[in-house]
Amino acid sequence: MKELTYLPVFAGMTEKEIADQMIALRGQKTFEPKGRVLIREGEKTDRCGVLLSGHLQGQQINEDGNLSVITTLSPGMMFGEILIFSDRPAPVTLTAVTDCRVLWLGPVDLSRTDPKLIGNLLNIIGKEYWALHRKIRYCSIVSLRKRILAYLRDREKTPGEEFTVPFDRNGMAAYLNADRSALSRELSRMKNDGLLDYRKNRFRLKGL
Amino acid sequence: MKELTYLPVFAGMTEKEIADQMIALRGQKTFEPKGRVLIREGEKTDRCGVLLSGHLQGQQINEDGNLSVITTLSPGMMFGEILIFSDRPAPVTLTAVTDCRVLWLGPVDLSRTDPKLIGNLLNIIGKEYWALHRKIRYCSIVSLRKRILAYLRDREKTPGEEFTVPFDRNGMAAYLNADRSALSRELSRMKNDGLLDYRKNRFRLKGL
DNA sequence: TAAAATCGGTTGCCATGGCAACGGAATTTC
DNA sequence: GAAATTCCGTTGCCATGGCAACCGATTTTA
Repeated sequence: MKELTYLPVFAGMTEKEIADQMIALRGQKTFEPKGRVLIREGEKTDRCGVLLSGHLQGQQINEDGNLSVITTLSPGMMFGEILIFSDRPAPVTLTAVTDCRVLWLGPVDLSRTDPKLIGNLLNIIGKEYWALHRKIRYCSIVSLRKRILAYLRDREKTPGEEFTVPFDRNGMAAYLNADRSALSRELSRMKNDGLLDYRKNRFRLKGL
Repeated sequence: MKELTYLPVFAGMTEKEIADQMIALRGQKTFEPKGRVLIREGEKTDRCGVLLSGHLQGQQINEDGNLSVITTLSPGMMFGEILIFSDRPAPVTLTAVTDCRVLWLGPVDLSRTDPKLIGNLLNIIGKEYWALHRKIRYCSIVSLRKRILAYLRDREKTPGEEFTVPFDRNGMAAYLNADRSALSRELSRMKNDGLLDYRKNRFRLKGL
């Protein structure tokens, strides 16, 4: 129960308040093995979830059959929290890329929900909204090199320091809407041009 | 005041309830001339708005200097409703493409806001979220022709019938992340191949 | 520990589509 | 109603990057 205190959904709430909401929202922890699909694109759901441990990925498959990775979720993050308030089906398929533990919440009755929790939800929704816009911004950059740079610059916490990306090459390519080999090629060119260094998913941007 | 009754934000609310909320949320109608920027990318705001008449467009400019159109807003639609609950700055610049009338709302105090209105807001947010995902799906289609088709198919209400797109060519190209001339070229090719017919922003998809 | 599968880099080929430039039609402005 | 501006189609050029195919390294499975 203690671990819930640190979740963004419950931010600013006392243990008692959390416990109450856990009952009101029918909180339920589950184990989800690697590869399991938590939400399938096109399906409706009245529950949302909080990722307690492990990693999830939100994916779309377009008519080309191409996979596009929309988001990666790490512990503490939520999913489905927007869906449950609208009658729309899920826009992405959510898959466990590792074994996960998940806290499910819902259905939600707004008038019986703590305003603090609603505020937290709205905050989280705002974050996710931002993440989508960021992805769209990357999409709209035609030059692959610039696209990669825009993405890496956003990931870089402090200039010049090493950082990681939450993807393997395949995932990174899918997220940036690029071909994996093209991404590899461009990355080595960039390394060659002295723009950056990397090994696996660790990167460091160099100089101006 | 009557016109407010039909706004999605106030759906399911009585005139009395609406009037109350107009006060609580400091509702205020303004006129915004064509070209005016209502929200600028990167700025924070504590107000959101409802478009009463006219047209708005949400745009991003990426480091290439390329313009990308994220959304078009038509009367009844909202903007900024996600921002006001998070501390994040606006991800897009919102511009009036025609003269507009706008109803501004906010700042919003959640605990003093009608749950019905909150429900409506969440519903609207869900819609917008979907619109973003749709745009992302288009982005992820590499072939321009398929991208155009995916978009047009989504716009088509009933198969075989004529429909419009809410853009001029420039806007459509920006929305689909394509070059205007490339879009024109591909459209005429498609017309030539018997896939569709169009004149200006009126389209009709043909055959299978 | 062997076999299988995944992962990442490399390379050649070449179609796609960005870019620039032009021109005519339509719309707006004064 | 003339001038200016916007809008849209067309075309040539050619760099970018998708695609396929291959290989070695690393990781997973049995």
